[in-house]
Amino acid sequence: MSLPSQSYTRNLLLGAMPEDDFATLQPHLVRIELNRNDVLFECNLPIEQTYFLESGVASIVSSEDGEQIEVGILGREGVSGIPVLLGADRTPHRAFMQVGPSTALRMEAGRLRDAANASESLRTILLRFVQAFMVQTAQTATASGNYSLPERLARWLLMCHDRVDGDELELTHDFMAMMLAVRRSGVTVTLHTLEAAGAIRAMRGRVIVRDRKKLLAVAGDSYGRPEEEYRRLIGPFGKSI
Amino acid sequence: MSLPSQSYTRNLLLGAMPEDDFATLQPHLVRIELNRNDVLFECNLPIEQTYFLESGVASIVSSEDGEQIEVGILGREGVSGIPVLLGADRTPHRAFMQVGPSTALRMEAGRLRDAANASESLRTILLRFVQAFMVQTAQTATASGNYSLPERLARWLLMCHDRVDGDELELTHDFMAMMLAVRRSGVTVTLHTLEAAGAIRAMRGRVIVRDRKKLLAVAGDSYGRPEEEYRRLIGPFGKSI
DNA sequence: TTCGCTTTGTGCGTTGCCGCACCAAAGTCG
DNA sequence: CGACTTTGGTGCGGCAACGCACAAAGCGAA
Repeated sequence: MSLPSQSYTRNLLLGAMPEDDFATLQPHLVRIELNRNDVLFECNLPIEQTYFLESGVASIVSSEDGEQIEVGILGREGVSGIPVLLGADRTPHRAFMQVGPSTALRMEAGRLRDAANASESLRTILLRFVQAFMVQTAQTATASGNYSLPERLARWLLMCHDRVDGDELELTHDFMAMMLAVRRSGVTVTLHTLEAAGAIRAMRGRVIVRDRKKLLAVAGDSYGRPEEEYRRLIGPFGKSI
Repeated sequence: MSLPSQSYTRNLLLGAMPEDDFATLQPHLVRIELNRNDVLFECNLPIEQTYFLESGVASIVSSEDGEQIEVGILGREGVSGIPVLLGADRTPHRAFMQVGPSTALRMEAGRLRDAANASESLRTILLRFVQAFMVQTAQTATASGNYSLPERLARWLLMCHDRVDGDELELTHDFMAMMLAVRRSGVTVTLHTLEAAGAIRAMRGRVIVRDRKKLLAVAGDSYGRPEEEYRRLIGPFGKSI
């Protein structure tokens, strides 16, 4: 695999940091391929590696006696392994890839932590990402309490849409149900209404976003705040239309 | 007001940090009194001050068109103004005191940020607190999705109980309902069942914890993970029995 | 004491989602 | 090509919480 250069990486965080900082990280970055269900870090085990995603979407989940519920979603706007940046070597959550083949720049957790400690500017941008991610998690908390299935599903689809190229999301109803902690058949029914509204096209194992504006209308205020925070703190993100 | 010394402050974070770091902060700390509904920071406005609580409990809420829903709770185990530590000067949340008179050590946000940047050891402990708080927020997200009222209310009472002296919580049903984003009368009924079980004693504007073990039993796995994380990363916290 | 405000107690019809179960369709593999 | 697995479609009874409404009780002020 080629050595990644700042202008060529599609990771937004790497792209947004000062040249010097990227130069520090660059020798330690290895471009790798990730597949569906690949684990980025495991619940309560030492986080050895961090991943700057260049494509694809990861889910950070909290596992509740067998079941796992999503507390955050991560794509090329950030880096996995936030606990490492916060001085913890592990966390009671796990992270795994939710879609098929994608690429990422991998870096040893210890090296990233050291680099962040050594450079204030690097630290700043990484911690700003942490802030944006915290807002996302907080929004997930309020969404589960205040909005019902249609809003939450629309929100979730929008968050995935923001993080992929094109409009196709490879997702099964079952998976969405697990992430939202609802019943699978509830997802099926709600997807139908979204499809009837012309917002999406649902096919076996696949959801195609046809009208993002309509999805936004359904999601209402459940969507948008974390995305706004990211743009304010770091830079452009997500799909415009 | 007297100048606070490390051995005298009841803030756990200040107590847990290296002497040198406390010495750096100490000249900038002012001991103040906080009253119910005092605002620690306002939604989307610059965070000027940070507060190391010594008693009392604050709620960090996300306001959703008039309504506000709790995304986190803070007591003497931490410091308010996490976004400042993460390089943001504001955040789409607000924080206010949920109980009556309590004391805190106040510090200008900029000074705390500078001190954290200057000392790696100080930064480490502060960011570890951020990690623990993130886990709490994540837990709030999963709790709203996976547990019903009795569990969530028990969890919430336990979290307050951890942060006050004694067993009395000054809380109205209305307030709890708002924090949990449920109906007020739902809280009333659920408190009755907790009272019938002997877990609490409910009075006008007041809840007294009578049997913490029973509360723990009701809360089940919805309670405990963030508290465990705090103990692992920083030190003792909460009530033992 | 009386008034007025806050807080709590209680009931009732409605709703959103659950739990479960079963079948159909679409892919997979021998 | 046929058997199996995965995924999606649909229905039904049940329950937790909702929205709403109103009365009762606590408490301070006049």
